[in-house]
Amino acid sequence: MAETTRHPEPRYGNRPTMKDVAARAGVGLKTVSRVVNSEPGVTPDTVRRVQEAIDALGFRRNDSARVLRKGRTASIGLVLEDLADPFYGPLSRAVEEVARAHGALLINGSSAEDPEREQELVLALCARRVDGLIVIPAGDDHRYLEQEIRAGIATVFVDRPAGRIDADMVLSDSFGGSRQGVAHLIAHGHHRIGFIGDQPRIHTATERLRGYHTAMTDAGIAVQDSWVSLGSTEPDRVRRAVETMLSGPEPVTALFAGNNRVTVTAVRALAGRERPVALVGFDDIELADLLGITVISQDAAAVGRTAAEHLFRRLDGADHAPVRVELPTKLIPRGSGELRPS
Amino acid sequence: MAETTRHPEPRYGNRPTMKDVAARAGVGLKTVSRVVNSEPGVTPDTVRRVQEAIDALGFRRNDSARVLRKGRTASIGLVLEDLADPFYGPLSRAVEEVARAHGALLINGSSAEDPEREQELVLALCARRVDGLIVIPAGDDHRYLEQEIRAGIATVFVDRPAGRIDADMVLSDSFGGSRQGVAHLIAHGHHRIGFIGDQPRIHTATERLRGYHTAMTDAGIAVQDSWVSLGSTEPDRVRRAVETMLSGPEPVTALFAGNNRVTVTAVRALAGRERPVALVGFDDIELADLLGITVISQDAAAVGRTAAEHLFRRLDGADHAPVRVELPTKLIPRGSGELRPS
DNA sequence: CTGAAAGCGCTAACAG
DNA sequence: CTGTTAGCGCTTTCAG
Repeated sequence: MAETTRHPEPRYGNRPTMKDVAARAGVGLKTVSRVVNSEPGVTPDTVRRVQEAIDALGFRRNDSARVLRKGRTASIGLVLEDLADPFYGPLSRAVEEVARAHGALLINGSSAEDPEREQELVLALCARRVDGLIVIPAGDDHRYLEQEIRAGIATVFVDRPAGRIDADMVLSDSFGGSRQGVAHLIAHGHHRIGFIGDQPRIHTATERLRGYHTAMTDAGIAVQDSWVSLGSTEPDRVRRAVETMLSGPEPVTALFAGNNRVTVTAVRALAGRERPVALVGFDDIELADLLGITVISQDAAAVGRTAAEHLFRRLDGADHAPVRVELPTKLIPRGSGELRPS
Repeated sequence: MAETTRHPEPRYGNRPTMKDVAARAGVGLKTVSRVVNSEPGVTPDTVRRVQEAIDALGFRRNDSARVLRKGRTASIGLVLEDLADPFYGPLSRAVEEVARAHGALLINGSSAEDPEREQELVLALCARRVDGLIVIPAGDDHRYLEQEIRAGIATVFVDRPAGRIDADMVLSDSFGGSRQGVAHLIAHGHHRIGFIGDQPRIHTATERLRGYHTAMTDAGIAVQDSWVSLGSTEPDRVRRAVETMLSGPEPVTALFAGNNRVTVTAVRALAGRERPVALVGFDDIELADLLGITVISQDAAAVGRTAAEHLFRRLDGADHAPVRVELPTKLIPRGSGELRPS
């Protein structure tokens, strides 16, 4: 009578396990584990025999099982807006390098600026028990993370503050940078200065707008509503905003662009004009030097590195109160911000 | 006598498990599992009770355990050169979107163009049992992956072919694109055309060089050694190459830049010159339109998407022979490539 | 120096 | 509809 063989799905395509290696090498399971993990206390000869079995079988340790047992995944998660954005690529890379130095892998996810997607991603990462999390928030309420953080997932917020919870943050000085950029335009003789920024629910957008208002007020300039436009960074929207501000009886003579995407579109929109319009953009852009675009630059790599270093300090046991780090920005004059009003 | 309580490391910061939820809800473990996974066959009332316990305890399923049991991680790995490079950001994002559509997470890793680091990363991903792998090779020998692929990790190579193993590949038409670009320069009257490319061990670099040679030969032009320079894409190196080619009694009148980084440096190096030098670059670049740079463009997002779709087709069971997909490139004339020799 | 036993948290398989 | 049992592949513990 044939025994009813239950034949469960072959796991991982029938990979050899430590048990298989042990059988082949004629040693105990734990000895294989020792060899695989380079633990001391194994005879060189035994090591060799085990190693041979490993090579012959093509064994590779299953980290899923290891993780289950050890409780650490040696991985961290990074949730950002869009990896295709030239600001986030370098940031992510910088995080990766720090993670690598700590023996951890990085799992990236793009929220596409959608709060629900942010949450979905973050919770998926929590379910995988990443050791830590770096989040560039899309939403403004992160209470859903409270339990996770309490349960031990270290979290650092980057670029924008966390919403309604107390946590570590690494930000750029959006307010100060914007204020400086606008003051720079004012110093070059401009009064009617337009501000085109990202959607008002994004913290950096409102901070940069605040910097604009402050600079204008400091100079005694009353801001007109038509000089300010917040909204999507879609080229069409930005282009229309530029055109609106440059038309009418009293057009602006200078523009402040609230982020890299706005700057790019603004440059394109201004390119065809006969009368030059001054421009300062927030965030540096590749080739901006050749185009002579004056910018407020923030160091994306430094932001990422700083955040990751904080995260690993937490993972290494630092348990001080949440910190808020603010990184400075830098004005880089290249011509477009030094044009005088025509 | 107090019982010796073994107190192992609190795992995951003492998170509740399904067992805890079951106890609290007064149901069996499996019922909790059913609720968590939205499996059918549970009374609405029971679902509610379990759900309450889940919320009260802040339970979140531990995917590590799930993975161990199910044998699928619902994650794929992507090993590329450098996430900070504007070519790879969009590529990675495109892969992520496809992965997301299939319910999988993406783990990124940068090889920094170092074959050892590539291998280290790939094997780390294999140890985590990613379901599939997309690799932009840094090295030229991927036999180390044979066992892994046989063991069931679907793998697609991108941008450059796999070395010494037979596997799926998605490439851009480097040869054809380069040939077209150089022919374009020839058609505009150039004969002395320089080629500056990446290191010769990189497949795309030699393919693009081959396109250059073919275009030159087709036009009956004998290429001089001094017109060709392969090597690091470091700005200093590229700048020196540009300057060498433009000096001497018979300077080149046009340059073909082998990739985006070379193009950027070439543009900078040419910017100060009084005599214009024609330029065509491989890869499109942000703002190249405004600078009037003629390029051979490849669609990074399409490359990533195509590769990811192939990968998931494999994961869904497709087991045809390895395929080699070649995506076309496109010449985008913007001025720099249409300059005539001075 | 080596190995047997227990168990990480979950899901598959089977009974009730 | 619900619960019990076994076990995924590894590390931990403890006994040789």
